[in-house]
This record gives sequence, structure tokens and C-alpha cells, in this order.
Amino acid sequence: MRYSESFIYTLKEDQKEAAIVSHNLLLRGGFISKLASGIYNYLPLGLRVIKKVSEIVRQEMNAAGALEILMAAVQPAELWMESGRWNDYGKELLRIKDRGDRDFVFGPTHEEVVTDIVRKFAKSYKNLPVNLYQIQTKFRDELRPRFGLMRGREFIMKDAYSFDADEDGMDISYLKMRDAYFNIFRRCGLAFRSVEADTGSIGGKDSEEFMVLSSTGEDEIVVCDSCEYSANTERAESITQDEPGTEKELKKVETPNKQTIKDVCEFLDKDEQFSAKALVYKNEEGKIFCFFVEGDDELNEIKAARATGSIELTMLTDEELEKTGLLKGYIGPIDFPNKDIEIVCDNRLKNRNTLVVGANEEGYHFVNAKFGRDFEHKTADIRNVKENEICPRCKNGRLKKIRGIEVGHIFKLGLKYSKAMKAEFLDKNGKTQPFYMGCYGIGIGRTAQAAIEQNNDEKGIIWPISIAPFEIEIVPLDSKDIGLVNFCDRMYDYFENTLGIEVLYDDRAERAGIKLNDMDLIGIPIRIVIGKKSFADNKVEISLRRNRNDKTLVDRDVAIEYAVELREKLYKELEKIREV
RNA sequence: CGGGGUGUAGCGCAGUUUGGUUAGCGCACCUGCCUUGGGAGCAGGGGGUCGGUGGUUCAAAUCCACUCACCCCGACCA
Repeated sequence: MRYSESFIYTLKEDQKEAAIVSHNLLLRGGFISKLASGIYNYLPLGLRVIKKVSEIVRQEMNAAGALEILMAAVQPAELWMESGRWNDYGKELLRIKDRGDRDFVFGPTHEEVVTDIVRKFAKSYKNLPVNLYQIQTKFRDELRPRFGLMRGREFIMKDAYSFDADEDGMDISYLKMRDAYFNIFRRCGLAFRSVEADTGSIGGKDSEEFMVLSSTGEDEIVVCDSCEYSANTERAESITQDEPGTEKELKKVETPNKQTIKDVCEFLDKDEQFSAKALVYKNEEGKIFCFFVEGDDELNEIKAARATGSIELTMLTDEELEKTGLLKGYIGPIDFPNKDIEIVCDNRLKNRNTLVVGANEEGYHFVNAKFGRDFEHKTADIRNVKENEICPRCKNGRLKKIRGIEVGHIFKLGLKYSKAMKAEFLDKNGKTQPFYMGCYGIGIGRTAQAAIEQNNDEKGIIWPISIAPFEIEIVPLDSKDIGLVNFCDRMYDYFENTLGIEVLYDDRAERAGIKLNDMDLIGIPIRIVIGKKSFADNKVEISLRRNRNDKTLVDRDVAIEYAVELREKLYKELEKIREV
């Protein structure tokens, strides 16, 4: 592509709407432009990147045996009523009506449609397994779109859906996708991890998220510093260590005006870890729960919801709490005063011998309380793991918290949709069976932007070669030197037409500084600069975007060869998984 | 949806507190000269419903009311 014939408009100044570097660089580099909140246009450069990422995804999906289709973006409401999600999905679902006042949705995901397709055609176990995927624009009316393509309302997603005859088959399909995902993100040049994830509202069994590691990521993940264990915070566990020391006799003590854990523990000269604090929540049905966790722990609401079979938990307001008869600051698990409230204690409390707990009486706490002796309630893992706790897998390493950007998610759905939508086939014995399903998503735009978030410097983007809009750039610094320009023209022609390598040829009559800065901003991996002086010596300069200090002057006759070698080298590097 | 904030040229901003003639600056854009290894310089030029609606006033970017859009912080997701 000749720059002069392209549609690339770069901006010199940081963009006000961009809160993170990758969003700013996408805007400044002329990759995308905003149309409305969370809705973006892909300009030529941006579209090139999207196509590169899509193509990698497509190749790996095909290699894993998935079949590409393209489903309708606009879907009839009936399908969503069948699955039950017409009611469950909430405001994120963009609902529209046609001229006949019939309800439709703009698809945020395609479980319903794909299930409808497969149940129509795959009637026999002989048709299985099957995995259908598409790369398509989705719409989710997010509460808060942000960070450009990172969390758009309209976004491009690859979504795949597997259908198997039984659970074992589903497990195999899932693992195939898992392998494909590793290949995809590796080939995109990303440093990433797969983490155990909560299955959330979609329901189902196993689930893993693919996280690109980045301090600006919106998700917190827990990793072990010595083994491969990694999980998101809704899933992460750690090993509980027993409280040292022996049990003591339960005692009620006066704690006047000490309501917070901090105050009480200070007053009683007790480590907060050896106290239990109460958190009172209600779920979507209005049912009230009281959770006890250690004083210095945080309740994880998702874990808590799972433990109580709730969809959503919200903390009680002070007024609501008062109505339950519980005394704020003095709530404790011993002689709990309200029988209608379900109590869940965190697992860790079982290993504590001398807990400080509220006495359910104004101005009093118990000390030396012990689970199983002084009180007993349902227990579950409902807390957030803390940094430096012991890994549950290798039982040796320490857990660390890092941040990540979720670029992919794989799920075992099981029978959820096939049962709801009566998607069935006949097995070997002629018996009707529901499909075992899996679903597998990748955010295409998010993946591209995550790559920028991980690969940039003060000058701009440093694209991994596999997803760069162009692989090589040619920058003549003097547009008046006919010999030099002719040479660049021929080189450009050779790359494009003989080698089939995509280059961006900056044939503009701009000054050197403008061209070089624009190129650094856009982030093309390999640069060939042809300056007047070196050209007169039959040399051109070749450098990599990621290391501009390392410039090589090569004889102009071997410039193309040298650039092609560099290109091969960069692709080779992507064969290894980047160390985290 | 709750909390905070911003809307003035394509982008980044000043002006609003204390109302007062033709609404300004930098970048970008157009013309000419000059310059060509890191966003140069000079001269000339085009581009604005001051987010919208209504009100107060002799007079509104500026004051008041309503409204819309967008951004940031929290709970959900690719």
C-alpha cells in the first residue's frame, strides 16, 4: 500500500476519551474511530489487524475440526423464550421490533440459533460430534462500555459451539478447543494464561478463561509462583493453615462501642485473622443470608452466591439489617437470633480455636469461640484468596495476584440448552438423547487491543508481526532524489507483486521526522529506511520497531533478502509460548 | 443503574467565576516560498447552530431550568 493512496490519519495528541494506552494508540494511529459510546468504526489499518487476528483464529479452528458458518445477527424472540433467556438476559440484550411489531434481538451470542440449526439437521449420533463456529459482529448493551475495543457494545467475536453424543465426547471437544486457543494466542504474540473460571450465569461445568496479562486488565487472577495453578478470583482457593496454640474456654467479654473488627481486635489485643466478621446479604428472591469470614478476609460475592444457590447477592442496607433483628457490630454465629436467615461460614473458620465473635448483644463479644464446639453452621469457600497464601495444587508455592484481560472463554455447557430447547438425536439404541454442548468465544477486537496493551512504548505500537497491519514498511527520506525514489518504487513492487508481502510504502513528500514518527506510532515490525547519504553509498538501513537502537546498514542489493529473513525470524519467535 | 466530571472548528484546549462589539490559541487542513535523518520556518487562507430546548436580559458561550451526549470510579462479560 502506498501511503499517499491510503486512508491513514494520525493524531499527534493524546485522546481525551482514552483512559488506557492501547485505546489512545488505536485512536491516534488511525485504526478506529468512535461513532457512539462503545461503538467503533474500523478504519483501513484497524480492519487489517482485525482480519489478521480473524485469519489466525480461522486457521486454528479449522485445524481443530470446527466448521465455519455465519449465523443471522438478528434473531427472533421465540428462540430466546424457548431457552428462557428472553427473561434472564436483562437489559444487556438489545431488543428490537420489526414493522409487524414482532420481537427480535440483535444477537449478543448464538447458543439459541446454533442449537436450533443443529437440532434441525443432526438427527443421528452418526452426525456427531460437530463443532460450528462463526466470526461475527455482536451487540451487548453493556452498562458501561469503556477502553475502546476492550469493552465495546458492538464487537467482533468468534463463537464456536460443539455438540456431542455424551459427556466424554464433550470433554474431548472441549480439550480440542483448549488446544486451539493456546495456538491462537501464542500465534498472536501474546503473553497469556488460561485460568479456571466460574461458569457464572451461563451455567455448566468446566470453564477456563484465557487471560492476556496486563496491569490494566479488568480481571484479577491468582497464580502460583511455582506451579501452573491459575484461577480467577471467583474460583481461586488456597490451603488453610491451622491456628497455632490450644483451645481455650469460651468467654463473653464487654466490648463497649467497639463495632468494627479493627476496633474490637485492637481492644482485645487479638490478630484480626482470629476473629469472625458477619456480612448480611439478600439474594434476587429477597432471601437473607449471613456470611461469616475471618476478620481480615474479604467475602467473594460470587463464591457466596454459588454457595447459597443465588444468582445475585446484594448487601443489606442499615435499615434492612435493623429489621432482621441483628445488631450491627455484634453479629455472631453463637445463638444466632434470627432463624429465618441462612448462615454460611467460610471453610477457614473450621480451623480456628480462639475466635473473637459478636455475642448478638449490644456491647459484648465472645472470645475463644471454636467451630464445632461453640457453634456449627454450613461451611463453604466464600472468601477471596490473599497474596502469599499457599497454592492448593502444588501445596508448596505461594499465590500471587496479577491482572489480566479476558480474551477468550471456553465452557462445557452440558445439557442446559439442548434440554430447554429439546435439541435431541437418536443414539445407537434408537433412544432420544439431548446433545452435550460446549461453547467457546474469542473477542477479536479485544485480542488485537490486548496485543497493543502488552506491546507499546512512548512512540507508539509495537505489533507482533502476525497481526500487524503491514509486515514491512519502506520509508524514503528524500522524495526529490529520483534515483532513490525509483529504487523504492521497484522494491515496493517486488515485495507486493513478486513476494506477496504486505508493505506500507511511505511515498509522501513529507519531512523525515513526520514519516518516522508516523511509522513508529503505527508500529509496523520491520522498517527499511532509505536516506540520501547512505543510498549514495549503496546502503539502506533496516531496523525492527521493537529495537530502534539496533539499526543495520545493508547493501541495497540484499535489502529485500535481509528484510525477508528478519520477517521469517519474527514469525519463528511466535512458535514458542511467551514466558509469563 | 448509583457516584463524580466534561460538552466551544477534525484533534487538544482557553474564554464562563464578574453577561457587553467581528469567539480565540496550538495541532491538523488549503495556497505559495523554503526545508528534507526525528513531528522545522515564513506569508496568506478556509473551517464554529459555543451539545440541544426553553427562560431571564437592551444584550447570553457566560446566569437559570429542563434535556441529550460523552468520559471516569463501582457490580457484569468476548
